[in-house]
Parts: sequence; structure tokens; C-alpha cells
Amino acid sequence: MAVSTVEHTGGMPSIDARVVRTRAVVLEAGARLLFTDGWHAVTHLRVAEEAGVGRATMYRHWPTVEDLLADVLVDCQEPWGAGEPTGDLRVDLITELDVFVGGLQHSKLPEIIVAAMERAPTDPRIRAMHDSMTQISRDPVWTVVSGAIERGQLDSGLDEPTAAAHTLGPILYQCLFDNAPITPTDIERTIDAFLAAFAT
Amino acid sequence: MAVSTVEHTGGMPSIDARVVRTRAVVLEAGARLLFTDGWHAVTHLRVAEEAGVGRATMYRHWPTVEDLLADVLVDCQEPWGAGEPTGDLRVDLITELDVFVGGLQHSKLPEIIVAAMERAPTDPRIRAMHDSMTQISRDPVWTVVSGAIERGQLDSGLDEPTAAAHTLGPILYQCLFDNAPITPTDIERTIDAFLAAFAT
DNA sequence: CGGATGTGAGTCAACCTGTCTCATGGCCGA
DNA sequence: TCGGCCATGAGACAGGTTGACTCACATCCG
Repeated sequence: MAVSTVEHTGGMPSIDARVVRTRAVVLEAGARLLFTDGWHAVTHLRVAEEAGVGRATMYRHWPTVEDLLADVLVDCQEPWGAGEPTGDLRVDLITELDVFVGGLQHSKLPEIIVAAMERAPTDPRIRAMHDSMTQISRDPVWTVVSGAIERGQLDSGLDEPTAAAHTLGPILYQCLFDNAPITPTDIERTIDAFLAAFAT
Repeated sequence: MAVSTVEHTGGMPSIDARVVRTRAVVLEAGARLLFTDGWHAVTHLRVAEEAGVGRATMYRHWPTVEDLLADVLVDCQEPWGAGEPTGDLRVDLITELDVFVGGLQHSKLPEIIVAAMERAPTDPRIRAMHDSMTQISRDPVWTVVSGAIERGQLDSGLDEPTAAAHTLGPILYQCLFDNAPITPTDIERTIDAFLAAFAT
């Protein structure tokens, strides 16, 4: 869980310990509900009960459900690790996809992605969050791919969305629609298909 | 819209014309709301208003929202299938994907898919609907692919989930994450990538 | 034609939401 | 340490939605 972004207190009035505690306990409870019962469970009432916090307090901090959810989502975004590129394109791509799959399977990320996706069209705040998550998941792959393009190993017509669609896309599809664990074979097959299509 | 599946009345008690009318007008209104305002709009109250039907009547026919939604979805699930296969693998795949994309973009289908995905883990009924929608979207592609496998044009190791992941996957990824319209170029590129990877 | 029955309107309690007030107790700065 | 400030919890409140129910009415079927 990322530390909630607090304005840097450079001599500025520090934040009341009660507020800090309330925010922490509420966001934790919100994440718990999101992961167990889904998006619709994240309401002021249920989160208040789960967190052992007054309902009025919820409304004070998060006037709307979107405010609440946006904060819950920010709070449970983990940094998206990537490894050192070896220079071998195929190996590097497989590694990146491995990390991606690991993140998918060892966290509640799919639930978060889906939850954000559902509300993104109607709420700009969640849309921004969704875009940011999308970007975070793409960056590592694009780093490898763009490097390979510069070295002439990949089709120079490849852009970031396309590269993501053909690497992350199949994996995410399997994850979200089949609900089956992703195997190393799946990853290799996806990368090999990608290379077969776009390697020069 | 598919005709609501009525048990064939082979001498069996025929269904009251009023019931038939109510079901038809309600499911049509439900589909209209689903596609214009999205999943959350399909409630007894709103559909009753939209259909010009009493609220109590709604509850008589569909005790829960899930009952209602299930019927609405069943009623508006059109066969995805494209036309007659030409025998040219690439052309047939592009045609199928074209139909798929058309369905995605001319309705609220992405929203519906995502909403179903979010609720599937917690509600077995919605899960079943989600699986059924997934299957319906896969069937046409798999028909073409399996035919090609039999003719030795595609890798015999290809199974249905994998084929779907590498054809529908990239398209759905672009649609859901980029929110950008899918171009014919995107479709061709996806199919060409698929063929480059799995053609024998 | 007459009984059976689906329908619409309305009522009702229960629940959820969002807002407000107020007493309480913990927190922070002096 | 101490006093003032303020976040909190409890609760009241109106407005809206949800299901369940009743009952007159109109329509359908035999």
C-alpha cells in the first residue's frame, strides 16, 4: 500500500493525528471491501461499519462515493516492478510479462482494473486513475519495445498502444475472461506471437 | 432482438396474450435502457417507467434485478456470427473480427461486459451470463479457426481460449483501455499477427 | 358469455443516502 | 503541562428507492 500523499509539512501546520488514523483505517477497510465484495460494496455506510468509524465522518472526508473510491484506488496501487534489460529482446519481453502476470495474480489488481474500468466513463476522477494504471502497466513493456525499435529489431511502425494490445492484451483477456491462471507457456506463446508479427 | 423463447405450445396451455405483451415491452425497454444508460439503469422502477408498465407487474415477472437483467441480456443477445465463410482464412478472420468490433462500438456492450465482469465473482447468476457472453463472442472465431486447424492451415495445438486471447484479446484491450475507435487497420494487424504466429 | 387471471394504481414498511446538530474526548501549540 | 480547538461518534431528519401487498378493473380463454 502506498503512503497517502500528504502535503509536505515544511513548517506548515501538521495534520491532526486523528485525521491520519481515520483516513488510514477507512482506506484499508475500503480496499478490503473492494477486494472481497466488489465495487458496489464500497459505500459510505459499509465502509464506515467495516472501519468502525462514524458515517458522518465518512461524508466529511469523502463527500461522494467517487471521492472515496478514488482514494481507495490510489491507496492500493503498488509500484510496478521491472527488471534490468539483458539486451535479448525475447528474454526481456518475457521477463516484463512475467512481472505483469505476477502482479496480476498475486494481488487484487484485476478487480481494481475492472472496478476502475466500469466507472471510468462516468467519472473523470476515476478515469484519470484508470489512465494512470494503464500507463503504469504499459511503461515497462514500452521501454523494452521502443529500445528494440531503435535497434531495428522491431517494426518502426509500432506504437505504444499497439504494442501493449499485442502483449498485455492476450494475457489480460485470459486473466479476465477465463479466470484461469496464466502459465509460463502462455507468456512465451504471447511473446513469440508478438515477435513473429512485429520483428523485422 | 431475438424472439423471447416461449415453450412450444404443443397442446399445452397457451400463454396469456397479456403476459406475452408485457414481457415483450418490458424486455425491449430494458434493453433500451441497458444500451443507452448502462447497467445501473436497469431497475424495476426505471424499466417500468420506460415500458409504461406497473411496477408491481415487474416484480411479479422478475422478483430480483438479476432475474430482470438475465432476461434482458438473453433477449438482446444476437448471434454474433458473420456471413458465410469464404474459405480464405485471413478474409474470414477479418470478417469475424469486423463483426465483433461492430458489435462493440455500436452499443454499450463494453460497459455491459465490464459490469458483468465486476459482478461475476460475487453473483453466480451474473457469472453464468458473463460466461455465456464470452462464449457467444468466441464461437464465430473458433468456428473459423477450428476449420482451419482441420485443414492444416493453423497450429493444431491451438485451443479455443488461446485463439480468442490472440484475436479478441488485443481488440478488447484497445477498446477497453484506450477508448479509441478500432480501425480496419487495427483489425488487419491483429489478424496478421495471429496468422504470423500460428499459421503452419 | 362468464369465470379466471393478469394488470395498474396505490399503500406501506424497511432501508439507504446525504445533511445537520451536538456533546465528547483527544490532539496540538503555547 | 494545560487550555482551546476541532475531529469524531451518535443520532435525528427528510427524501428517495425497494419489495411486498391489496384491490378494483379489464382483458383473455374456454
